[in-house]
Amino acid sequence: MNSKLILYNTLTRTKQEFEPINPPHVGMYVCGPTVYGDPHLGHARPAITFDLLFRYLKAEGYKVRYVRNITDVGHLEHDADEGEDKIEKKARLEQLEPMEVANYYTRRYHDAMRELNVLPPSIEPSASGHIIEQIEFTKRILDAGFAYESNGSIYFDVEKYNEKYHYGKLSGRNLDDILTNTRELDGQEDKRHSYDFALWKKASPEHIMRWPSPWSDGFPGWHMECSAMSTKYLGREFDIHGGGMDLMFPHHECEIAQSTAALGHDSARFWVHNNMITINGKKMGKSLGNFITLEEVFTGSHKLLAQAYSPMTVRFFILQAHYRSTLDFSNEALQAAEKGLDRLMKGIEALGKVKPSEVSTVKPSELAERCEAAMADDLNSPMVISALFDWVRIFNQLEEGQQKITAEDLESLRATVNRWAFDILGLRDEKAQSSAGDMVSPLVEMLLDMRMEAKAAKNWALSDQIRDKLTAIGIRVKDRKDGYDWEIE
RNA sequence: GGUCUGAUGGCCGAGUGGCUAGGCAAAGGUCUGCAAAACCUUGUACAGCGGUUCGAUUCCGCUUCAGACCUCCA
Repeated sequence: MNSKLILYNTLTRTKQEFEPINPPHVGMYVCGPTVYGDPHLGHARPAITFDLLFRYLKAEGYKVRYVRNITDVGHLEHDADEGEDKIEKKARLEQLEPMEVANYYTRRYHDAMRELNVLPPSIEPSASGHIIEQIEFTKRILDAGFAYESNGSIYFDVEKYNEKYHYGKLSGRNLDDILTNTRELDGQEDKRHSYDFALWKKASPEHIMRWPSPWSDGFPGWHMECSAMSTKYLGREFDIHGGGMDLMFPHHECEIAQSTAALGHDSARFWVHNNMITINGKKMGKSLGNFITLEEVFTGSHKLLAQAYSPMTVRFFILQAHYRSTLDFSNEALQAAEKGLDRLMKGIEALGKVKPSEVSTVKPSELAERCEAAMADDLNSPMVISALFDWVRIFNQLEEGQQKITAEDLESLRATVNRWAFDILGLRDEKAQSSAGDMVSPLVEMLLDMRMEAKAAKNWALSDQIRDKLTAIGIRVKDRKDGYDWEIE
C-alpha cells in the first residue's frame, strides 16, 4: 500500500482516491457472464480489467474478497422470445437440462479464463444457488414499501423510490427522460409504469425453470441476483462494484435502486466500468452477429481472423489500451500486439542472462516508480507497458554489456519486472514453456556446434545450409560474439 | 428523438496548457563472412472553425463525423 490509488468512479464521474471501508480488506463485486453461450472476445475485457485490479490490490497488500457471479437463470428475453428464460430456451433447443447447459458453458468460460491467465475470483456464486436470498431481498424491498405485487409477480415501484432517492443517479438520467424514452412492450400490463422492473416474475405454465415463493411459482427478476449476492458475501456496504459499461443502464441502475430500497443506503462505494471491444468500430454483440468467441481467436477459426492469436496476445492487446477506452479489434492491431509482447518477453529473457558488475549505470527504482505511478492513476496499464518497453532497451544493453549493473540492483530490477509484468499485468511467457526441455535442445545444439566448426573453417556454404534448414523448420539462430543463441518460432 | 462518450502521425494506442508515451510498420546507420537479433538515428500527429491565453493538441463554444446506452448484452 505504498501509493494512493485513484479510481474513476462512474457515480461521481470523477477520479477519486480509493480508500477501503475496512482496510486492509477490500470487497469487490463484478458482474460475470450469462452462461448460455461460448465466451467471446467481449467477455475478455471485463475479466482482464478486473483481474488487473484484483492483482494490483493484492500486490499492494490488500486482502481482497473478489466476488464474480455466474448468471444461470433469470434474464428474460423480450418480444422475440416472449419472456422465455434464456437458459431455458437454449435447453429446449438442444434437448438438454437447463443446468446441463449452464454448467457446460460455465466450464467453457473457466477454461477460457485460465488460458487468459485470469485468476479465479474468491467467490463465484450462481444465481440459481441463491434463490432464497433473492426472495428474502425482495421481501425487504416490499417491507420498505418500494415494491408491489401484481398477479403473482413483484415489481419495483420506481416512482415511489424516486420520491425519496434518485433513480438514475448512476446513468445520469432522470425519470422524465426514462418515461418518454422507454419502449412499451407486450406483456407489461401487470406493471404500473413501463419503467418499473420485475423483482420476482410468476412463471407461465410452460416455464420449467421455477421456484416456489410467497407470491407464485416463478423466478427472480433480471437485476436481483447481484443485489442479493453482493450483500450476502460483501455486506451492506462494500468498496468496488465493476462491470461492462453496457450494464450501467438499466442493470446497475436497478441494482442500486434495489439495494438502496432494501438497505436504506448506498451499498457500493466505487462503480467501475470497462469500455467495450469494437469490431470495425462497432460494438461486438449477439444482436449484430459479429462476435468472435475466444476459442475462435485462439485457433484462428473465424473468417475475420487472418491467423490464430494466443491467449497472451489477447491479454496484452487488451492491457495496451486503457480500460475506459473503446478498443477496436483488427488483425493489424493483434499482430502488432503479438510482436510487441514477443519483444517484451525476449527482453525479460535477456535480463535473466545479465551478469552483474561492480557499478550500476542504470537505476532500477526509476522503473518501479513509473509503473507504480501509472497504475495508481486509474489503472493506466498502457503507461506501465510503455515503461517496461523503455526498460527492455536497457535490458538488451545490459546483456550486450553496454550498460552495467550491480548484483544488488540486478536483483531488485528482476523483482520489479516480475512484479509488474507477471504478478500485476498477469502476463505469461508462452514460448518459454514450449521451447524448454525435451530432446530438441541437444539436437539443435549439436547442429549448431557443427555450424560453429564450419564457421571457424570459413565454410560459409555449410554454415548457411545448417542455419537455413533450421530456419525452415522454425528454429531461429542468432549468432553471438562468443557462440550462438536459438529459439523456436 | 433523448442521454452520454469520442475524433491523436501509415496502423494500434497513451498523455499533456509550454519540455509533445509506447508498440507495430517504414527509412538510414552500427555490428556481422552474409544474415537474424540487438543497439543508434529519423516522423513539424493531435477532425474543422472560432474564442480564452504570452502560449492550446490539451480549456470553452459551434460544425462535421463516429460510437455507446435508452431492449438481453461484457
